[in-house]
Parts: sequence; structure tokens; C-alpha cells
Amino acid sequence: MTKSATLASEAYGRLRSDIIDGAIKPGAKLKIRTICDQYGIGASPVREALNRLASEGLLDHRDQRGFRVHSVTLQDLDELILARCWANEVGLRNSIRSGGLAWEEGVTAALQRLEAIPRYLSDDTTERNPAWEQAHGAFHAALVAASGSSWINDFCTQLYVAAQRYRHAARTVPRAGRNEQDEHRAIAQAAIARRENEAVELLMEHFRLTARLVRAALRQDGM
Amino acid sequence: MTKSATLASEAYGRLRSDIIDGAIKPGAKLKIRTICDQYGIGASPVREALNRLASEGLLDHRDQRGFRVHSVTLQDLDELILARCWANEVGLRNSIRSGGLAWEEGVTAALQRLEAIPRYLSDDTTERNPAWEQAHGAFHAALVAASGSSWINDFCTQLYVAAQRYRHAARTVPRAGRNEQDEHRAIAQAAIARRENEAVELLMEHFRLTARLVRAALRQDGM
DNA sequence: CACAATCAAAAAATCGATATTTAAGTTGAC
DNA sequence: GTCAACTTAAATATCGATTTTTTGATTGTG
Repeated sequence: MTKSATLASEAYGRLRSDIIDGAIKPGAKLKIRTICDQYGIGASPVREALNRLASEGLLDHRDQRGFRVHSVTLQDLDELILARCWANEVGLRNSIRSGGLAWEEGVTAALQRLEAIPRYLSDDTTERNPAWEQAHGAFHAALVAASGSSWINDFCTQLYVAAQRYRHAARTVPRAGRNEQDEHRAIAQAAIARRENEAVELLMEHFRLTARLVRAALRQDGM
Repeated sequence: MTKSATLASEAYGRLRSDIIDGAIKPGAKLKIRTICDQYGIGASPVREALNRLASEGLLDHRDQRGFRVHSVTLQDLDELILARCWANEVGLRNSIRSGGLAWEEGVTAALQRLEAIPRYLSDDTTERNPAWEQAHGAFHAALVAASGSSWINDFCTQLYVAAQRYRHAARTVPRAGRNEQDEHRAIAQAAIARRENEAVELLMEHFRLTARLVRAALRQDGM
């Protein structure tokens, strides 16, 4: 399934998933020895994986004191959303201005794939569908793909990952009659039609709505 | 001087400096064994350092094929400047709007420190002064310190480091009657006086001017 | 009772050796 | 002469053991 060329990369992938999914809880300490035992991998590869994750902001690292999962707080959420809105606004505006046919096709294709996949595995919204999450990330990446700067694109995906962690950290996010599919379609249509301000506004609202729901859920969980 | 708690962090710091300074050339391959011999450090810490640097975009890494310094190209420079302008624009605008006394003091202090340090060690602009470079980075960080999002701040410093590498890669950057000190002071004054648009415009021009000089120098060096 | 100093267990960091993989150079067939 | 298959040297990746540091508990002291 996940066939990485090196054990370090495999450990990186698995840890990353576990952190994003919330299987490893925010604030939790990652003891190297424990991970080695669980994954059946030596310390060196695990260590490399942890170092990479720390550079990406998923983990905190202090010399001689090990690694722990970056904690989730309401303030961090605000800071995250701020950065996310900024990066995606820049990325989307530039893509709309200078994106060519390839960009349009990318957005359309990503949207179709997203709509073809069920959001949850079962009906009761408890079991997330990894395939959907994958397609969702690809959709948001496609929107800003023609930003003109790979730095911006990388930032967007990095922020997307961080945000995903928050969504999953909030145990019970109320769906509140929300229809994400409609939002996605509206954003994509406005973008491809080159209605810049409308597209940006829709996308920002998309982020802010998610943020509001997550914030409420976090408060309820006493955080 | 550079007293790191762990060998991995020390290797990270030294490699980072060498890469930014251009002592290790863009595109060069980093053989782990060689680094171990040079630094007198084992493979594990070196490996960790390399992994961190790769996550930050200073190195390229492919499984089983080692690490090499991310190459410098004219296109990459363009992409870098674009991202840098956007990130710093939003950082500065937010700081000017919501920055308090602490922010003002930070900018003022950083400027004073910068002006007190000579740009070059000798008169002929060949030998850069590390202390100045340090203060220069601190100044630019201070400008955006009150952006309201640590993500944005981190991105700005990351982009600053990447840009520094380009400045150093261009062997002979003509000074062309430029007075950086004046530029810095003008930017700081406009920012603190809350003249938002003026400050942003000055900062952007500051970046673009550097970019033009570097681009010209790179072309001359046949790149 | 608070506080410092000491000690022991746990965890992080590091090293040296080994196993795998890639890259390069050589040979041989067509 | 070209290209493929083989061989060898170099480099990456990994493991297991050792060293160093931190943490938490315990003990003794003011």
C-alpha cells in the first residue's frame, strides 16, 4: 500500500497521517523508543521523520527534550486561518489572472473527482473517508496551482495540512445544514469564469465557516 | 560561539551558514561521509540536519539518492521574489494596523543596531560582515513582527533566508550608488508613522531593486 | 514545612558497523 | 560502433549498543 523507498520516508508518512488524523493527540509526547517498537523500525529513521515533521510545524522540538505534537489552541487557530486566507487569496487571484487552460482543467477535474466520492464511509458522519480527504486537498491545491510561485503553493498545502489537524481535533463538528459540495462548486465556477472578487470571497468564507465550526466544537470540548 | 545543545543542531547551523554563504555551491551534492569527516560528527546527527534543511527548501532530497543544494535559477528567483513581496506586504500591513508599542520599539531598536554596524569588513565590499547580515535579518523580521500570525512570520524568515542565498550566489553585485541604509530608515519611518501604503511601496521596491541587481549579476556570471 | 542537593530511572542523542541501493566502468555480443 | 548485461566501487540507509542529559523521587537540612 504505502510503499516508501526508505524506512525514514515510511515512518514520516505514517506519523504524519496519525498526527493529522488525531490518532496521536495534540500535545502528546512522542517517545522515540515507543515508536520504534510500534513500527518495528530503528531509531535513526524515526528520528529523521520526526525532524522533518518538526520543520513543517506539525511537531515541536527542543534539544534533549524530544518531540511532541504541536498543541491546538484557539489562538493558534486564529493565526492559522489568517495565514491561510492570505496565502490562498494571493494564490487564487494570481491563478485567475494568469492561469491557462491547464489550470482550468485541473480545477474542473479535481472538482469532479471530489463530487464523485462520498464524504463519509458510513451515514452517520463518524467515519471519515480518506479518499475524500485526499480529493479535497487536491481540489484546494488545484485552485491555486497557477499562482506563479511554488513557494506560495507549498505554503498553501502546508497550511491545509495544519488546518486538517484542527478539523480532526474537534471531535464533533456539527454539520449544521452545511453543504460543502455546493460551496466547492460555486468557488470553482466563479474561479473558472474569472470572477476574481467573487471567487476569493467565496473561498475566504469557506475557510471562515469551517473555522467557526471548529472553534465552537473546540470550546465545547473544553479547550 | 555557536554553542548548540546537540551535535545535530550544531551540524544544522553550520551547514545552513555554509549553504547561505555560498561556501557550498548551489547544485552541489552533499556526501554524508565527507561532511562527517569535515565536521568530526557521526552520520546520524548529520543526517538529521540534512533532513531539516531539506524541509526548509534549502536542499533537495530524493530517497536513496542523497541530498544536494537547491539550485539557483532565474525563474526560481522570480518565484521567490513574488512570494517574498506578498508575504511581507501582508505582514507589514497587519503590523502597521495592529502593532503596538512593543512593535514600534522593536523596529526602532533593530534599525539602530543595523545602522551601527558596518556593511563590510574591509572597504572593498568583498568581505561581508556576518554581524550586519544578522542585524539585517532581524530588522526585516521586526517589521512584520506584529503580523498577527506566526505562520506568516515564519514564512517571511524562510523567504529571507532563501533570498540571502541568491544575494551571495551572485558573485559581484554592483552597488550602483545604492544606499541601503537610507532605504531601511525610510521604510522604518513610514511604518512607524503608520503611512501604510508608502511603507509597503518602499519595502516592495527595496526587494525588487535587490532582485534586479542579483538578476543582472547572475546573468553576467552566465547563469 | 519549604527548599536544596543527591541519586536512580528514563529518554534523547550519538557512534561504529553492516546491509542495501545506486552509479560508473567494463566487457562482450550483435 | 552501439547497446545491453555484468561487475565493482561508492554512497545511502539502517541497526544495535553506548554515552549523555533530563526528569522525578528521595533524602537531608535550615
